[in-house]
Parts: sequence; C-alpha cells; structure tokens
Amino acid sequence: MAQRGSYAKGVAKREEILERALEVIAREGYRGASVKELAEAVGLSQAGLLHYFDSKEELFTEILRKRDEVDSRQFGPMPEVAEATHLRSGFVGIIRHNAEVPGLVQLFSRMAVDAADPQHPAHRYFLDRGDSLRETFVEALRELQRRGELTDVVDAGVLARIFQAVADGMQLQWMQDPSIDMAGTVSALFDALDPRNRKDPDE
Amino acid sequence: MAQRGSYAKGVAKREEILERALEVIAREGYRGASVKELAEAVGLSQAGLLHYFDSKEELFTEILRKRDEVDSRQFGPMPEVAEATHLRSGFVGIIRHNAEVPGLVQLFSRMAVDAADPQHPAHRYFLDRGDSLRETFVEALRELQRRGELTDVVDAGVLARIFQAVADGMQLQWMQDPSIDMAGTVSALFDALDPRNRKDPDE
DNA sequence: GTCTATACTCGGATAGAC
DNA sequence: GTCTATCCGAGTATAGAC
Repeated sequence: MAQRGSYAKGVAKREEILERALEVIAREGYRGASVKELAEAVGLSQAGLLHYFDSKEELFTEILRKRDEVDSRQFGPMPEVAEATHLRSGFVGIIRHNAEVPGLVQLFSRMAVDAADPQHPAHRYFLDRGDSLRETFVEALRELQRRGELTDVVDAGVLARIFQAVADGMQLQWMQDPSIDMAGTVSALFDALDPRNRKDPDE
Repeated sequence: MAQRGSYAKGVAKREEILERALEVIAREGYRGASVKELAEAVGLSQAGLLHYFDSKEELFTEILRKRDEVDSRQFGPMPEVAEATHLRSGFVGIIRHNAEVPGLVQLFSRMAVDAADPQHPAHRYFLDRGDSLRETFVEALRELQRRGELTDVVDAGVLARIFQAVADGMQLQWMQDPSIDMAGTVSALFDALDPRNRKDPDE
C-alpha cells in the first residue's frame, strides 16, 4: 500500500483526500484530531480513509508533505524564493500565510515533537525538510553576505539554523498567544542582522 | 486538592514526588509517558500518585514548574542571570544543561504544543513563563544596547522574543538530531547581534 | 472501494478495602 | 495514604459484507 510504484491504488483519490484534509484542518483547526474525525470531515468513514494509508501516523505525515507541495506551488518553487533578493519577503510571506492556518501550524508542531522518535514515520520527513530548507537558505544567505546586507560574523549555515529555529519557535509562542506578530518578528531579525543598519549616521 | 492553603494534603510528599519524577524523566526520557509508568518509576501505584494531583495534565504541569524552581536554584536566581554581563553565559549555560536532560526537553516541547488549548492546565504556565523570561531578558538586553554590545536597530522586547524563539526552536531541531549544538548556535546569535563584531578592521 | 461492525488496547479516573 | 480492582471512554486497526 501507499506505494506509488507498480499499480498504485487510487493515487488520484489519495491526493484528493490529502488536499481536502488540508483544507479542513486549515479551516477548522487541529486538536489532536482522530482519524475518525478527519475521515468524516473528508466524507469517508474511518475505515474508508485508512484504506488509503497504512496508519494514522503515516496519514498525517503525508498531509504535511502535501502541504509543502501546495505551499511551494503558491509561493513559487523554493528555487525562486532561494534567490537572495526575495529570500526575506518570501520567507516572511510564508510565515504571514501560516498565521491564517492555525490548524496546520498546530499539526506541524505536534508532529515535530512526536517525530523526535526515530521510529516515527515523520522522523525522516522532518530531517529531510530541515536539510532542504537550510540548504536553500545557506545559498541565499551567502549571497547576502557577499553583498554586505547580512552579517558575516557568523557562518551562513549557522544563520540558517537560527532562522529555522526562530520560525519554529515563534509558532510555539503564537499558538499560546495568537495576538503576537510572527512574521513581523522574523522580519525584524533580518533588520537586526543587516550591517547596513548599523553604520554611523554620518555615512 | 492541590491547594496549598488551609491544610494542604501532604505538601512535603508532593514536592518529593515531583523531584523524583524530575530525576526519572531526565534520566530515562519521556515518551508521552503515562501516569502509570511515572507512578511506578516513582514508587507508587497509579492511583497512589493521582492521590496528589487532580489529573494527569495537572501533574505534568507541576513537574514543569518544579523544574523551573530547581533550575533557578542551580543556575542562580533569575535576577542574577538578568544582570547584563551574565545574561549570555547564563542563558547558554542553561541550554547546555538542557542537552543533558533530553526527557525534560521533550516533555517541555510536548506540553508547549498541548497547552495551546486555553483550557489546558499548562496554558497559563506557558504564558506566565514566557512573560517572565522576556521581562528578565528585556532589562538585560537594554543594558547591553546602552553599552553598545547589542544592536539597537530592533527593540529589546522584540529581541527578547527572538531569543526565546531560537531557544525553543533549537530544541525542536535538536530532538530530531541530537548531534547539533544548541548552545553554540544560540551563542552565535549573540555574536551576530553584537555591533562591535562589525567595526572595520582598522579600529 | 467503501461501509458497518467489532475486536482490542491503552490510559485515565474512581470506588472501596486495608 | 496507598493499594487493588474495575470501569469507562477513546481510538486504531481489521474482518467481512456489499
């Protein structure tokens, strides 16, 4: 099951399910939802939904994957965001968008914790996602450093980790108190790390 | 119950239980532990343990509180860490210490997600803890800004949020991959935000 | 392919004996 | 104050009919 190779089982339907699940969770939130709840929201019985996935954990992992896929379509493929000039606006834009879909933020954070267990289906997902995110970042950050728009006191790889951590950490704060400005705070970090903002007034 | 007022029920024992729980979780890790598991590890039956707490959620919330209490004893009371000069070393020290107690990091992160629900007993805990952490930080950060050791491009309150987010976010990354250097990365952020590191070589 | 029905497990809570 | 025993609900997974 779940294998796309050979003659996969209802791949199209599967994708459709994931997209619907995504909408539902984004709109109605995620509170440790059970398979049954999600199934009904998607218009299937619990058993019917699990027909397409091996387990609950796999199901939710696939939802996260689908989300990345959808996002990267909407916000332009990563390569584009990767361009140094658009890194900041692209990143901040995604975060601003996330503030519109609290359910997905919760799902992501919850899974991130559960997936700490190397046995969890989402474990590899998070590792790979982190790697690729930082890869994209490092490239763009290096370019910014070359241009003198970003501090070069710290290695770009470390800065990439920091940006990732800030984004994830701000989500935690925001879940407790949705009134805070996730995107604005991350944006401020770019300012704080821009050496040009610190030249003496008599430039 | 759980009220310290009037004639509390075995307050001493309660505290002892929390301290033991802390040790056990720190040492043996936390994998969404059940009350029963924890109870046995602490030398009680499930019912025996729940005699001291209203519910599982309340129990684990209290464990987090106890942890803060213990930590603040070990690392000097917050007021001391709050001193600008020691902010960085104090903060980084705590993070380094956290890397020695993975179970507590997991418990904290897990609870942070669950407590997004305003009904959760730990909801207030996280709000208050965040407030007080940032309060402490803001004071010290302002002093650093005055001394010219920290960028003043961004408001100290925002910087405080950023530091909190980085610490929390690095924990998530570290749970996935314990080989990364949480403390070192946070430390690097201090460097990156220090304007003195950016003066021209011909100072 | 999808449903209904059910089996099974786990975990939290509670009653009641000692 | 602590235990044993039990209850109950939730939730996943699976069997089997249609």
